[in-house]
Formats: sequence, C-alpha cells, structure tokens
Amino acid sequence: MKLATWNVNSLNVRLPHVLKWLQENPVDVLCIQETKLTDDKFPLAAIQEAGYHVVFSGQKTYNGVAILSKHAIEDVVVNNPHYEDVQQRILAATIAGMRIVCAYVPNGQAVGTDKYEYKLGWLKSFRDWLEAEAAIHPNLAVLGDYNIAPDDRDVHDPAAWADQVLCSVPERTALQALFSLGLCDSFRLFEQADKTFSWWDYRMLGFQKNKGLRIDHILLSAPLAKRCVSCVVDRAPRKWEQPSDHAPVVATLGD
DNA sequence: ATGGCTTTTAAAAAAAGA
Repeated sequence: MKLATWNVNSLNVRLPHVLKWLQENPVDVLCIQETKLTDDKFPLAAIQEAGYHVVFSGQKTYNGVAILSKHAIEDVVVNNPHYEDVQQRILAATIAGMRIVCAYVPNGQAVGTDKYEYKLGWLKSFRDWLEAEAAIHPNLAVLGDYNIAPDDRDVHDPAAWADQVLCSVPERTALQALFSLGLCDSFRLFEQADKTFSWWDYRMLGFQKNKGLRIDHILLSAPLAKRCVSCVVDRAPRKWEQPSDHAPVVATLGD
C-alpha cells in the first residue's frame, strides 16, 4: 500500500505531470494540493481514465485539494467541520480501511502578518479536529503540504530561516501538537540522506543548488506507522520541464 | 540588501506562494 502527497501548484498546468508520475508510480492514494481549479473545471475524465477514483474540492485561483485512489473512496468530508473557511484546504475520506486526510496548510506569508495568524488559528482548529478523528479512526494518515519545516535538519540554511515563516517556533510547536496526537512524521522513521527536501524555490536555481525545505509530510497513526516500511521524496518530477516547486512524498505500508 | 520564478486574473500589473 503506497500513500503519496504532492503540491502540484496548478493541476491545470500539471495534469500531464500527474498522469505521467502515476503511470510510473501507481500509488494507491495520491493527495494533491493547490489544484487552483473550481470543481467544474476539474479534469475528472482524465484521472478516471488513468484508473483512479477521485474526490476534490476547489476554488478559483487559490488552494484546492483532491484525493486520487485506486480503491473505493467513502465517507468524504470537505473542510474541517469545526472551522469555517472559504478557502478549500481539507478533504477527508475512508479508503481501504484507512482514514485519509489531505491537507493544504496555509502558507502564512510572513511572521506577524494576518495570514500568519490565520495559519496558527487554522492549525489549532485542525489539531482539535484531528484529535477527534484519531479517536474514531485508529488507522489515520494525514498527508499534505504543511508549510512547516519540522526542525533545522529540514532547512537548507537554518540560520537564514531562523524564526522566519515556515520555520518559526509557533509553527513548529503547532506541528508538534499534531505529533502529540500520536501521529508520527513517517519520513523520520527511517535513515534519510542529509538535506532531503520536498520544496525548492523557483528562483535562484533553488533546486539545482538544493536550497530547499522539507514541508510536505505524511503523518501516520501508530497502527499505520507500525506497517510503514519506507518514506521517500521523489525528486524526479522536479527535474521535468515546467515542474511544480514541490516534489511528491511517498510512504509505503506493508500488510 | 534586494530580488531573482511561476501561476492566476485579465489585459498591464499585481498578488500569492514559500
């Protein structure tokens, strides 16, 4: 069982990449963020032709999430029921005996801005909702773009990023609060190469110089973590022409 | 020190991302 997450930065532009990647990596579940498509524009037929069920929740220009699955998708929930949000950032569904949450955590723009406060408030409510989800669903996987680098190992230049958005203490504390629900960062269950990142700035040859951050994560509840045998970042699509600035992250679970 | 790119909206320039 393979679970993946990928911020595609416009599914309109990246659909060919998604289809190509799925052909090469036929994962069971792929959570997508930043579709930037209203639901009437969602490329449903192309994804179904690729052999995937799909649910999606989008909006114009910004945000938008989708869950693609080789298995039936049931009990779909759009957004955090305890947080009113016009921004489409969360989908939850039951797939193959697992509760799958696809999340696009707000970026936060810069420490001290309104968007940063929105991010922290959003994360607080997200935590409270996930606590309830975890109580109901022992097999819980929360995949997405968290827009938080868990610690300095996940940052190409920790000094430059210190206390900046994506790395600030309140954000990291909010992420730890998710871990404290019993959800573990599956990437850190395994030996990993130093300077493994999931996002690189388009500017300044960020990818070529590996100036990146690890901000896309797959969090697993204990029963799923026990089954997890690997978690890797697939850098390959970041090298394709006109790539997303994020790379997919893939967790593999045994039986 | 700054911005350096990409996408969207919408018709030139600006916001947003991270």
